[in-house]
Amino acid sequence: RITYTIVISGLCQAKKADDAHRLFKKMKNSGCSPDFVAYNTLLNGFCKLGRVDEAFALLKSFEKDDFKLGLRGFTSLIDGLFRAKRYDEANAWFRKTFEANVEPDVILYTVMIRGLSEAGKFHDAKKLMDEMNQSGLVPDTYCYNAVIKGFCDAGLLNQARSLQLEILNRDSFPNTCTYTILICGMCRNGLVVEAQQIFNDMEKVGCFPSVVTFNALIDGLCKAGELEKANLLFYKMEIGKNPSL
RNA sequence: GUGUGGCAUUG
Repeated sequence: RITYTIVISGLCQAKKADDAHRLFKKMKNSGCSPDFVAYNTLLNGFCKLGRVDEAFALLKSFEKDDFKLGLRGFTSLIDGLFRAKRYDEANAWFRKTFEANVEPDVILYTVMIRGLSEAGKFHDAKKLMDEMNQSGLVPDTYCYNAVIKGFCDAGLLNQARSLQLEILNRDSFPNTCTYTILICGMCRNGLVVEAQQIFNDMEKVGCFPSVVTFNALIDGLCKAGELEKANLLFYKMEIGKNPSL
């Protein structure tokens, strides 16, 4: 049974939810009854593609087999609803989480914060962050990144930066994504110089730019008309790929 | 003792 679940999980990660579903059926037909891990895995496979209606249909059938939605399942569904831009339903399901006596954790809060920020409901996102802190949960880097991105998208760059510094006080570390988010935010708000500075700073802290980071800054430089600098960066990127040089 | 949930760029 575990072997089935592992393969189902792999198919889901490869975004092959339909194949995963087929294998799931095969698993049942072969006399293996899925457990809650298998159920969660398949639900998440559909949710992360934004195919929430299919996920709900599955959930209904699972519940006939006595499956009870737990924290991870709620998280998947809510994440899926946000991906499908069904914001009201996402909020409703967040409330349902409490009604089911399931305590949200940092991951669920992060999903909510990211979703609300993307919907432009930045104030609601901030409220949730406070709520999370009050309930004693300690935000991790993923969570900070979601909030920082929210600040950036709202054009509140100073607050984004001060939050970046706050991470360190909390015994977490900004990672490559954190810096990419900031670089992108600076560029989009016309602060390309700042973006370059952040780019230079990150290496000093032992955080190395990824392809995504390079792309973000190169794109920003191009859009700001700094083509020479963009070219130089492109060149650096190529060198980085060939340590033998 | 193994399997399930959340981050970044352009397109």
